[in-house]
Amino acid sequence: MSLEHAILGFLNYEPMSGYDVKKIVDLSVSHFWPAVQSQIYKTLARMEKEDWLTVETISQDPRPPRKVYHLTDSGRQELFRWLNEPQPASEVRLAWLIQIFFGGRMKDAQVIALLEHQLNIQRKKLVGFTSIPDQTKQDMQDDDPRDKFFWMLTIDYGVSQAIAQVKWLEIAINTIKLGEYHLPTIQA
Amino acid sequence: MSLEHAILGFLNYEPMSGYDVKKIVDLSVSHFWPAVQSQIYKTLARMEKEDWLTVETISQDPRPPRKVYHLTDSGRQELFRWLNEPQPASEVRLAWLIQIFFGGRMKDAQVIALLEHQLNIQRKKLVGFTSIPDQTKQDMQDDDPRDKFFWMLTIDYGVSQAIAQVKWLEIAINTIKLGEYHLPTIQA
DNA sequence: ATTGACATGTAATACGTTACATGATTCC
DNA sequence: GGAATCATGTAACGTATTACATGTCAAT
Repeated sequence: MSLEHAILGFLNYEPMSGYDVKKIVDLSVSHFWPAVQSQIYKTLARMEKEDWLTVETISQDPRPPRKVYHLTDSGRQELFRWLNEPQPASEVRLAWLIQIFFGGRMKDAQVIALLEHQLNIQRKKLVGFTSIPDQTKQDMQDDDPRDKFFWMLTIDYGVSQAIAQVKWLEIAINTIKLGEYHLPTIQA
Repeated sequence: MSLEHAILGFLNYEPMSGYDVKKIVDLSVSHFWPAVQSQIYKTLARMEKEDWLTVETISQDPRPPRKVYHLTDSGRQELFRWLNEPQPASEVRLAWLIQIFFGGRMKDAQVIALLEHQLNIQRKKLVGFTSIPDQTKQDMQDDDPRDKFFWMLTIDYGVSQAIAQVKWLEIAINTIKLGEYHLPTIQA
């Protein structure tokens, strides 16, 4: 149910259309909570029924009318209720790690190819992360510095996880290449 | 669709019932691909229809009969086809990080409470990881050492991600406590 | 001339969770 | 006496994805 709450958070900044929500989600939280367009529109409709939002329809022929959503008191209350509620550990689903798990039934070269593919992905992700703040500086100059701090904190989280993953992948690849089928002592 | 492929992988070790699959999933891959019982039974039924599996029903009154699933040639082919197919980056969904993202609208103490909650979770997870290999040594003494190596590799992955997360959380908490609303230079 | 931004949505499908349902046996 | 293990499944619900559907305007 967290897309709902992310949307509440954004509408707490300012009223927006579904189109606007999609843009800000992509720019900010998509690296830890992606959402496709159809999902956002459906969720907004549901949230309106729950009376967390009201709609202001602005016609602008010949385009489809902008439906600008506003947070209601009840919506704002729900947002802060949720922000106070500690969340359980997030579940992850790592298909590529299932492949590695069954690496014993593959040739070394094949497992290494899979690991190197993930290594590329993570390295590209790191490049992507460092380019977000530049974009942001232009779009968000007039934003609350406290809001911006927490935004940057979430990016830093992504960076640190990606770095840890790159290191693990490099060690895994080298261990397999050396034919050392035991792991170095587990540590940071 | 990766639960299917995990199941193919386990049945490639040896034929098993749904009950057995649930046990081995919980013991081995659940930290990066959790699955509830009902999902496993449903998936096995679907896989049988796709002719990836055949069932051998062993009655054992008065208990429900054991339905032992065997991999077919087509199922084994699908397993190895999939193992050769590099996977895209795994999507993650981190509800707690959405909360942190909107930390600008909370009091420092509240954000810190949320971060400390995640810190506890990660520390407990680390303890859990180090206890898996002990269990395993008893259950899996007669297993292929190569299979075991890749199993341990996936545990090591979980450990390294958890350690990185603990470090990030500690830094985040301290940064906020100090009232320093800028981040230390991003690095490992 | 084509791409991208603007702006809305529906339909079909897949995947997953929670709760419900049954019932014997063994261990503490 | 109560919990855990063994062993199967169904039903209702929630969430998310992919593909489809429509159409203008501005910029390169």
